[in-house]
Amino acid sequence: MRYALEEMGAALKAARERQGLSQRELADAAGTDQARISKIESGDIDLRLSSLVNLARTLGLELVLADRRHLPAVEAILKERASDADPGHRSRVIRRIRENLQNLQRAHPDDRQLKQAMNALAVLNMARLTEAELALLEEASGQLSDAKPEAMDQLRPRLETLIRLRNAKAHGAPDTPGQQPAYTLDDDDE
Amino acid sequence: MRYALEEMGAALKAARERQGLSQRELADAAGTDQARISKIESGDIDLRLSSLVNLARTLGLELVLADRRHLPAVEAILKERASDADPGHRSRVIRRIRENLQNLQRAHPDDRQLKQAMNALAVLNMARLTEAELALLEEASGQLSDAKPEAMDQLRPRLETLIRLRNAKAHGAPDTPGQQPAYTLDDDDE
DNA sequence: CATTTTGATGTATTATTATACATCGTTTTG
DNA sequence: CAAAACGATGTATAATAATACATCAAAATG
Repeated sequence: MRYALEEMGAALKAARERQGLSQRELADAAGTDQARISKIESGDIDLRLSSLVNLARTLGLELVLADRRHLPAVEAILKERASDADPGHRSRVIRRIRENLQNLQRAHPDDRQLKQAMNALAVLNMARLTEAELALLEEASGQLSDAKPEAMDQLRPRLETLIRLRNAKAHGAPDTPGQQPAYTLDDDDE
Repeated sequence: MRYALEEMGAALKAARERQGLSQRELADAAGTDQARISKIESGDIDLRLSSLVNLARTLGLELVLADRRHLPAVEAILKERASDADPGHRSRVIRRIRENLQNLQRAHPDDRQLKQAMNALAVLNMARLTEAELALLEEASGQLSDAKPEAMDQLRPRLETLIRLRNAKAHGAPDTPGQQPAYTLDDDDE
């Protein structure tokens, strides 16, 4: 089990150094002594959960229990620190597009392509979107947002984008069947 | 520090129950005994990091140290995906159904409901499915699998299941009888 | 160069987990 | 209803973290 201890120790050490703290400073803040921090960081000590949580929190960290299947996603977020993968973001983009489309529909209630685009949007709303796909949607949204209902013909390429994306996702790739997390933390121990 | 222990215990308990394991089974798998699992789950024990990691891993979980600033994003992902079915499993189920439907289509190339069901499947293939929804699909699959193309009428309820599930997911509400769906895929895709 | 800071290592005592069993009351199941 | 499974609780002993100090070599600082 030594491996896990060393990993955790290294992570704590990295966090401490990122904040420019010395072992002594951290020890004082966490209510322990420098010797202990040193041993923990090198994996010499198999500390207790309460100690770990306490130490992590003084470093502004939290312990999260994540399903191994979702680990790549979690790590992606932590690395990128930008919330491009933020699900809330996607919702907002889609909601904004929907409002634009509804607006257009009031001026063109019988436009067939507009109806198609609405359908496409409903489907995309429940799909898994990659960042690239979301970016595509955002671009479309930007050009729809300041659209005048009279300029409908200039907007058609945007509507086509929505429909094409929907079709691509629905029929195209069968959704990455063997998408297993390549993550293997363990060259197992003991 | 009691709070952190209870939280962790509750999380471990939830994970164990999600997998349908008893305390004894988990104990055996993790190399300890049932009494200990009970104490850990209730937060009675301030276990050591190595024990925690070992236990978590036998449950398919990993311990992640996350910056508190990114915690909301991380938790959003984990929560959003908590109910997701295993992607590999899902794509197997869907593939099997697709094969069944294609088989039926050879005997009934012009059946409209069959076409609708194919469309529904395509949409479901890119949707996030919960375990419960996947179970529904599996049941449908079972009844389709040994279907004779001649007994088409007996299969219609299964096709309806697919279509209803697609509609339910597309606009959140279970479809009410006689109501016109907000959109229909079949009229706009080539 | 002398001083301070930093991180690693060691020691002794105390508190608590780890381990292995033993019950025991409550569901679940046959 | 009877048996089995389940989860909670308790009790020993051995192992080890928690705590508090004490050095000490190397790097950083003046």
